[in-house]
Amino acid sequence: MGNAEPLYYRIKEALEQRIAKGEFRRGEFIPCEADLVDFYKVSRTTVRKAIGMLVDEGTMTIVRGRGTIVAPTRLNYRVADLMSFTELMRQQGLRPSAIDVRISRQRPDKAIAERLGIGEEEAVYEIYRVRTADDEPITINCSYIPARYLDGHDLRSIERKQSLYKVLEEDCHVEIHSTEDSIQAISADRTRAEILHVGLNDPLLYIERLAYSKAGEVVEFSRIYIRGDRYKHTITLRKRS
Amino acid sequence: MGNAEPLYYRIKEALEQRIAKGEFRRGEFIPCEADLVDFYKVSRTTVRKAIGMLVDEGTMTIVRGRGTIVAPTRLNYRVADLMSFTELMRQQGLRPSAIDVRISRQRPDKAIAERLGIGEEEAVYEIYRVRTADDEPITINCSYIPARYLDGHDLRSIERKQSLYKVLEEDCHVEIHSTEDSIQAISADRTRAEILHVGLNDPLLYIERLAYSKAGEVVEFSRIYIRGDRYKHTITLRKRS
DNA sequence: GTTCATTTGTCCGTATGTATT
DNA sequence: AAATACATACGGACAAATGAA
Repeated sequence: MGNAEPLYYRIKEALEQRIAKGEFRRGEFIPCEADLVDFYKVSRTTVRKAIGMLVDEGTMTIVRGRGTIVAPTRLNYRVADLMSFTELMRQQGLRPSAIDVRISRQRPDKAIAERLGIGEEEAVYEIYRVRTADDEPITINCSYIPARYLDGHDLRSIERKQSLYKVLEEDCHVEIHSTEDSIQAISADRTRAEILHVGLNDPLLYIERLAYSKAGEVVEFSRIYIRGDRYKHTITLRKRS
Repeated sequence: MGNAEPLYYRIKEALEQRIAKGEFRRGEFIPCEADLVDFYKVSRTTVRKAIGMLVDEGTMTIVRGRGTIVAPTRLNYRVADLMSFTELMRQQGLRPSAIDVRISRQRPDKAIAERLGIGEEEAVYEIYRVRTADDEPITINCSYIPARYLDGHDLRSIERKQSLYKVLEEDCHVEIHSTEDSIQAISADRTRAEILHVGLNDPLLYIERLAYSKAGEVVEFSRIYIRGDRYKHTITLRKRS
């Protein structure tokens, strides 16, 4: 009977709640696996899967031979993973929006076709947006998406919904699974300085992003210019084990 | 006895080899789990663990109900995870080094004590380095590490070994498990412009980094200034599942 | 220095559920 | 509707690390 959430996931959430309620405190050991098995009446496999997720997310740390402890330091709140501009801004208490949205269907130039892994004859959509937070321009965003993902869908929802990834997922059934960002610092040229309300040659973050579907195909290539003075890009990296 | 590597890890490497040899091609399905169980004479648990690692690393993609495919696009080569400056430069075929290394033991100021999660009375080491690639200055790096991690160890090895994380791991037995980077674009002031051989007000990447031990304690806080024209910071993010 | 109890790591086999074709 | 393939879950066994007796 259809409890949608798997058991291990419910156990994981239960453990998170016990941390939130102060029953498990940072830096202290939680009950050993055997005790959790007894407590929740589940198998050790399930307990270990739940704990494994919490470890992956940086909430807990396992010390072999001793036990499992709640990580003493909370990582800077889950900016680790893929998060849209919209989500990021909201998390910081800002009101995200977009102005000057322009969408066109066109042939890609060679550089863009190559990044997307398609031929130059296959059409792409160019989605240009200036994005704002509390009505102040923050980023210039120019995305290229192979037309086959968007053809036949209502593109005006991009303006309404703001989050491109949300439109892709909900309307087009294409889920972005991972992204690859290449980050540089550059100087604002005249055009971009004007758009972003900064001075000529002021520093900008320049990001080239590739977004991949679950199946590993390149869904989006985008060039993003971000005001240096108003934005911090926070990223958590874990050592490969 | 004593094969140090666990079975699932050997299976994982075996699968990687079969990709490298062209037996499994990008975008194509690999044998189903049952067949791999037969082939390698191991349990399904073990096969799934091996595949799970490859999925986490972006090498493979699971499509439920259909099978497991080798990701069609190779992610930009494993810059996903935590990698030291030394490793990063070597990977790009450059010769990393460090000049002007200065190490001192001191009391932290309030900002630094707070980041490290220690009291202002607890001593820290300040490790200042200008790092080069092919003899060209690339970054200014100023790290703060609570003294208790380094006291009693030979700090000159930092100059020799170049990689601070390697010294921490091999000499001090402190392993860096994850880092949290906050990235901004800023303008070079006079001092930093001179050190990095760039013009005044040229764009720099500015990174504030916190490095955590396996136990979740802050081991290092560092401020890093990077030449914008010579460096791309590449990062892969995965969606939380 | 050794032994011992505790705790996590690895591995197996099996059964059943769910998504896709 | 049936076959295939991955997802979840159980329970048991032994290995390896740790800290304390």
